[in-house]
Amino acid sequence: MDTYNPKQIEEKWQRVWADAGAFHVENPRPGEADDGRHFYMLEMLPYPSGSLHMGHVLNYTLGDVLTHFKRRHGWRVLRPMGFDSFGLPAENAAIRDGGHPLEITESNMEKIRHQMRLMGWAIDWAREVSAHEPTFYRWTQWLFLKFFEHGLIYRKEAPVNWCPNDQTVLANEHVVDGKCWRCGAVVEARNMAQWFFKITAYADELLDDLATIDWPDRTKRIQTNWIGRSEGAELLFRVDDLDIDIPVFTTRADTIFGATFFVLAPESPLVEQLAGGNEEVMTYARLSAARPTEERESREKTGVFTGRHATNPATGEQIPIWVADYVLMEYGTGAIMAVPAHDERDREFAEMYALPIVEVVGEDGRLVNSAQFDGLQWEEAKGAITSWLGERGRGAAAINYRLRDWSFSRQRYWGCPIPVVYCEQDGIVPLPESELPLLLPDVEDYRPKGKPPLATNEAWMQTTCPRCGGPATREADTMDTFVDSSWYFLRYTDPENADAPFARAIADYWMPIDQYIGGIDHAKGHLLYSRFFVKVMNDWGMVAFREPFQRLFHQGWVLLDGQKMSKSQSGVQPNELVEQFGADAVRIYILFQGPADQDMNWTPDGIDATVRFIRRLWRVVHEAAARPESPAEVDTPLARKAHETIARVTDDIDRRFVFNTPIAAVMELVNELSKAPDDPAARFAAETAVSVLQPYAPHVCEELWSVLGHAHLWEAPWPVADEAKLVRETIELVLQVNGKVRDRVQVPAGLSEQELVARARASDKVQAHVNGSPERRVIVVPDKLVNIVV
RNA sequence: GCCGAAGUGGCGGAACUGGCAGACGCGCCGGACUCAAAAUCCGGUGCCCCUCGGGGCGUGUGGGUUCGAUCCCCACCUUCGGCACCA
Repeated sequence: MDTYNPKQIEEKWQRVWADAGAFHVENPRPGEADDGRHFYMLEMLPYPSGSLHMGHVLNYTLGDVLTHFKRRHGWRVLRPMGFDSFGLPAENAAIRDGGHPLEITESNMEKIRHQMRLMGWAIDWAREVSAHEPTFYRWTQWLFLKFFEHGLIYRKEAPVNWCPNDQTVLANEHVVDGKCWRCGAVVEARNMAQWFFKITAYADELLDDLATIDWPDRTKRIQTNWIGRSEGAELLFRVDDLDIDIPVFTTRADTIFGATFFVLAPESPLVEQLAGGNEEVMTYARLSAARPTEERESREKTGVFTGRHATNPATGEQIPIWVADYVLMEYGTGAIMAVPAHDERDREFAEMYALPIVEVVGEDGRLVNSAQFDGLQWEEAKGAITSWLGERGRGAAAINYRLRDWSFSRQRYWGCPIPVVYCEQDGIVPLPESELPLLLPDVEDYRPKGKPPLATNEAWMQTTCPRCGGPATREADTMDTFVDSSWYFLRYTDPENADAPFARAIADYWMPIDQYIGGIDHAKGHLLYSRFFVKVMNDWGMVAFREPFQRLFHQGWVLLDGQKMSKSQSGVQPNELVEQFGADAVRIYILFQGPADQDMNWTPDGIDATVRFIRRLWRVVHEAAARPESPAEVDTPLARKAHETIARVTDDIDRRFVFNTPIAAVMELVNELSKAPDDPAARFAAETAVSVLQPYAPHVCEELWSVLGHAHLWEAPWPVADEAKLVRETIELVLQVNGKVRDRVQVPAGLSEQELVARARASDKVQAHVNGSPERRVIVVPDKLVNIVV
C-alpha cells in the first residue's frame, strides 16, 4: 500500500478527466426527444479582480457536489463557467495593479482557471464565456438595441448617485447605506443625463412571480421590500388661482378629512409656477434641493409657505401649500396631503409651523370629523372615501412602487460600449445591427477622471450618423457590468452561436437554471436584473420561460475575524492550502464546517484532521480491498450501516440540501469498518464509503475506486440502499416515567402497544420510579417510546 | 419605525414531523507503541452531587400549551439582515 499522496493522485485524475472530456456535455441534437433528464447547475461567475478566496471555494465546491451527484443519477448536467470580466471590479483591480484592464483581466482569468483546475471542479470548459470578449458583448449590444427599439431603454437627465472615488454613476441597487458597493465612498447626488432600463414597467410581475420560484424567503423578502409596492389612491387637489389639479399619492385616503395643509417637494417643477416670483420660496427650494442627501436626511424639517392654497377635495376647505424638504420628489408625485393628526412627520412639521391639527380617526379606529363617513372603521373607509372621491372625479385607487428604473451607463472605460450615436439632425440614433460589435477602442489613459475615458479618443468619438450620413458623436459612457451578467447564463447554452445570442430551442432545453448558487449580496441587483431580462425576452418570444433561476441557494460568507475575507490573506489562500493538504481535504473541510448557507469563521484548525480522515479512509479501503467480494445478501451490522449511509447521504443532499452531515455519515461508516475489518461486508462498506464520498473528494475516491478493482467512478451509477436492510429488527425502546427517561431496553421491532407497555412495566428502573403509584395515563409511540404518567 | 433571521458543551456543529439533547469533528484528559518524539491505535470527556447503584440540573431569559418542548405560543434580552422623512 502506497501512502496517501494527494498531489500525485490529484494531478493524475485531473489529467484523466481532461483527456476523457469527462465533464463536457453536448447540447441535444436537433430533433432529439427531450427525456427531461437534464439539469442546469450554475454558480455565479467570478469577477477576475484577483484570485479565488475561500468563499469561492465554498461556492464552487457546493456546486461541484451537486454536479457529481446529479451526473451519477444519470442526469445530463450542464455546469459551465465564465468570467464577469467587464466593469468596476476588474477595472479597479487593473488600476490597482497598474496595467491595462485587458491584460490584468486576462491574467487574472488565467490564474483563476488554474485554481479551478487544481480544485478538481467538474466544469465544462468548452462553454467558457467572458463578458469582455467581442463574441459575447456583440450580443450584449444587440440586446441593447432590442430593448431600445421596444422602448425599454431611455436616456434622461435625472438625479443619480455619483461615486466620487470611482468617478461614475451607480445604480440605486449598488448604493449601500449611502455608500458605493465597491469602494465604500459616500455617494453624492448629481443631476446627469443617463441611460435607464425601464425595469419599473415589470414591477408587478417581478413581485408576483416570486411565488413561482423556489428561493429562500429571505431573498424574496429583500426583493419584495426593494420593489416596495404600496396600494393606495391618487387624489386630486385643486389650485383655483392657477386652474390646475395637483395629484398626491396616499395609502391613507381615510384620513383626508384631516388633511389640513399640502406640501410639495423642493425639486417639484410645480414650485416655480406656484411661487409666482416669490423670491423667498424660490431661494428655499433651490437651496434645499442642493443640500447633500446626508444633510437632508438629518431629519430637521424645514419649509416655506408658498402663499397659495389648494382645495381639500373632501372638505372643500382651502388649505395652505408649503414647500418642504421632508417630501421627496422621487416617491409618489412629489406632493403630499399632510395629515398631522395621523402622520408623525406631518405632525412634527405642523407643530413647528403652528399649522392646524384635526383628528379624524378615534381611539377605536372609527372615523370622526369626517362627515358621512363618521363611525366607519378606518380600513373600510379607505375604499369608501376613494370611490366617493372617484365618483366626483377627484381621485382613483393607485399603486406606487419604491423601485426606480435601473441606471446603467457608467463613466468608465472597461465596459461594453453603448451602440448609439448622437446626430445633430436625428438626435439619438442606434447603430444598425450590421455594425456590431462596436469594439471598445484603446484610449491613452483609461483611469477615471470625471469624464468618460472614451471621450478622449477623438478619432473614435467622431463618426457619421447611420441614418443621415452627417457628422455624429458616439456615446462615451459604457454599460454597467450587471448588464452583462443579466444574460450570460443564456449564452452558456449556445456559446458558439454567431447568428444570435443563443438559439431558442437550446435555451429552452436547458433553462430555467435548475439550481443557482451565489451570495445573497446579489439579492436586489443581479438577481432582480436577470429576472427582468428574462421576462422581457419572454415577451419578445426569445425564450419560453419567465424566470431564469428556478431554485436558488446562498452560500454563507467565509469570514476572517468576523470580516469578509479579502483576497490577499496568506495562509487562507486556496492554492497554499491545496499545496499543503490537497484539494480533496480542502473540499471536505470547507463543507464539513457547518451548514453551507451559514456564515463561518475561517480557522485552519481541523483541516489536518480532514487529512487524517482521508488517510484513515485510504488505509481501511486498502485493507478491505484485500478481502473477498461481499455477497449482496450479506446482512451484518456493517452491511446495514453501509446501506444506512447510502440512504442518509442521498437524502441529505437530495431532499434536505445539507452538505455537512453526509461527511459525518461517511465518517461513521469508516469508523465501523475500521472496527470490523474482517466483516464479510467489509469490501461492500469500503465501496460504499468511496462511492458516496466521491462528490466531495473526487480524486482520492477515484483512486480508491480503482484500488477496489473498478473504473470510472465519475460516471458510475449512484448506489441505491436496500430498503430491506434499512428495516431494523430490534429497536431501543425509551422508557419514561412522567416524561423523564428512566430506562432503555432492546425490543424486537413492530411490537403491539400492549406488548410495549408490558415491557415498560417489567423494567426495574421504571418500577422503582413508579413506586406503586397508580398509573394515570400511558403514552405509547410505536417502536420508540413508552411514557407512564403517575 | 416596519419586515425578518439567529442564540445548543471549551470550540465548529447534530438532533429532519413535538418523543433518547450533544451525532460527527476539533480540543482536552488517560493509556498502548517508542530510548524519545512524531504518526498511529484504544478509552474517557455537558455541568453539579454521589455511598459508584445512581440522583439532580441543563438548548439566551421569564412564562405558557403538552404525558412529553432545542422544536409550538406569548413577553423580553442579545446579535445579525432588508426597507426607511416611502406619505
